[in-house]
Amino acid sequence: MADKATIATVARRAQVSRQTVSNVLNSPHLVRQETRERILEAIGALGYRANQAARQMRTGRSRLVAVRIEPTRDGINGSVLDRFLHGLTETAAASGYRVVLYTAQDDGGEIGTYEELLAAYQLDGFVLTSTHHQDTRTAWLAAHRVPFVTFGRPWDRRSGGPGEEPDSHPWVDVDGAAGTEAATRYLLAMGHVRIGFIGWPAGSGVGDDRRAGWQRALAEAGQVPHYLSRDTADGVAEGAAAAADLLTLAGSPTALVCASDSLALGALREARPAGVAVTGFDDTPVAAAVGLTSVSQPLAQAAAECVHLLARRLAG
Amino acid sequence: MADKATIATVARRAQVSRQTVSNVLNSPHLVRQETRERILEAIGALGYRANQAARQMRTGRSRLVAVRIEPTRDGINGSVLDRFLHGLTETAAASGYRVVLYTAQDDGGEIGTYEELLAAYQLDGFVLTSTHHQDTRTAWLAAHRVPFVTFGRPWDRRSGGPGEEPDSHPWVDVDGAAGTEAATRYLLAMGHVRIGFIGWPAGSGVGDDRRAGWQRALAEAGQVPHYLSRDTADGVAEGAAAAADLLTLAGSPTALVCASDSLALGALREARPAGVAVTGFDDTPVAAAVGLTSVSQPLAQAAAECVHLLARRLAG
DNA sequence: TTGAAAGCGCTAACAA
DNA sequence: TTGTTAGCGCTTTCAA
Repeated sequence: MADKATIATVARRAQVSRQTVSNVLNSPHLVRQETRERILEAIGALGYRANQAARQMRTGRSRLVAVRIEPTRDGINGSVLDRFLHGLTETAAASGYRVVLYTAQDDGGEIGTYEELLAAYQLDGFVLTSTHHQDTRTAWLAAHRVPFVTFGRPWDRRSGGPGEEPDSHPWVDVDGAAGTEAATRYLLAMGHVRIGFIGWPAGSGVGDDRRAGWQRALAEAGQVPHYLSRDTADGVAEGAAAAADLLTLAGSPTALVCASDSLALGALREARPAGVAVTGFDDTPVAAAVGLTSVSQPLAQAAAECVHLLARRLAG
Repeated sequence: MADKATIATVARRAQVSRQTVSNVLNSPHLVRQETRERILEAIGALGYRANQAARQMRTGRSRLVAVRIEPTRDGINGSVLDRFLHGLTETAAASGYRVVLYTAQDDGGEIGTYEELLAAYQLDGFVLTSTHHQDTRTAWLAAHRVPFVTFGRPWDRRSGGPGEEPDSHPWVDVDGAAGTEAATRYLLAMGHVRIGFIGWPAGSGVGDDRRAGWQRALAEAGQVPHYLSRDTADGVAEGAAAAADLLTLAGSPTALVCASDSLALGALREARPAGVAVTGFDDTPVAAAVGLTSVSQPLAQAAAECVHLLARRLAG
């Protein structure tokens, strides 16, 4: 198999013009069946594959999408991104796209990378993770009409003034509130009466969402136990401290719902000896390893949905 | 800033030919300083960035390297790949390369992906992880003269017959034997006398390597305790079973060196109540979370070295 | 339904 | 030291 089959090679072998070969590839319905078959035979025999760079020069499309790989912070939640990336890569390939990685320190740096990636590589689109309030990335991408999807809902959606584009975009998210609500209900069903919550300070979209689920489940059970809730930064030590604090209360909780596996893992250290139940969030390997009950996110599915939304946007 | 600055736009503004602009970008020493400065000014003012696809058509180089993202198996070791990928992406960007992801089920499927990636995207090179004995991927890449580096040494190097290319290539690896040897020495220094090992069946390069370190340290201490070694598949449950088995021995070990954090985590379940020390391998977040002593790999450094080797190969 | 011409943006080879 | 010519492989436009 000669390594260098071009569209001209194929055309010569199939006794047609280069254009007809191109049509078989891009608009098969324009080509008479007999001709098409002859060309497809030639393509197969020569092991021909369209050169993406040449195609890109004409079409301006690279069939490349980019996603940021974050530094693993405490590492426990790192595997979440890992699983997401894997799903993304697999689904993208099935849709004819390839995934390019980039890193960035902050939103500003990330926007600089967009400029570079768009100008030099003509990236077709972006998948954004870790969306947050006042996310300048989405505004920039929208303003520059760059196709993108976020994994994470838009936390502060603006309606858009008159004649102004609303700052909206396709997104995929996991219902965190539903997760913590289910976890809380489960604990209630197990007979727990005082159920505490350890989460992040108000203002982080994801954290607020997860707290809301716990509140909802307890409100339905006729409780509003604000005094059983603690805010803290994410981390194992922080989770332990918050749990220790809650366990010293007079009416101390018999179960704890946590906003992350990191927090839960810390909480578990304090809670397990006291016979207090703990649930985490993300169902990370760490949780599985220590036998922690945790809310699982359908990451592969979320990734697939991201690709589908982006692909639709790119096709339309 | 007009979005569509090309080399011609820059040339016009700086009153030179397109070729001279190209020279400033690729061979600055050929251009008189005064001219160069004028051109650089124009580039800055116009926000010009070379179009990679056009460049690629002439040079045949994409400035893209590919790496496989593996499905997180039991997930514990998943974060290892994650950290490696992050390092790779960061160093590659610094060297002017971008990282493209792909997935594959097995060596055969991976080779198919090479063909696709090379033909369509003209990938410049590959970074291979998880090398093993009888690795068909390296042979294929070498035969097709595709630049690549492996993270993991070549486990069965052939010398190459007369007139035959030796199957050698640049590689980066972490000295696993040194890691387990250090762990074993540490345990000896702590006063442990009977130190067991839980690893993988002979034949996996990485596993054999790690066992060798344990043996080496004990041999120096005048012991050859083969009866304290166990082979098993990787996994938490497997580690627990192997540990339980070792602990029933007459002269049962007072410490266990494990080939992975998964094994160590399982072993810990059995060993901790018995007061037996355990060390793992990879220093994963799981290990840190449960307070497991573990051998840490300098992954970011290994990734950087992979990029440097590959970049050198691509430049040469 | 098929073919011919033109050109995307860049750089290698050569000429001035 | 700078400029000119040509062409990488493909698809869009238009003609046959």
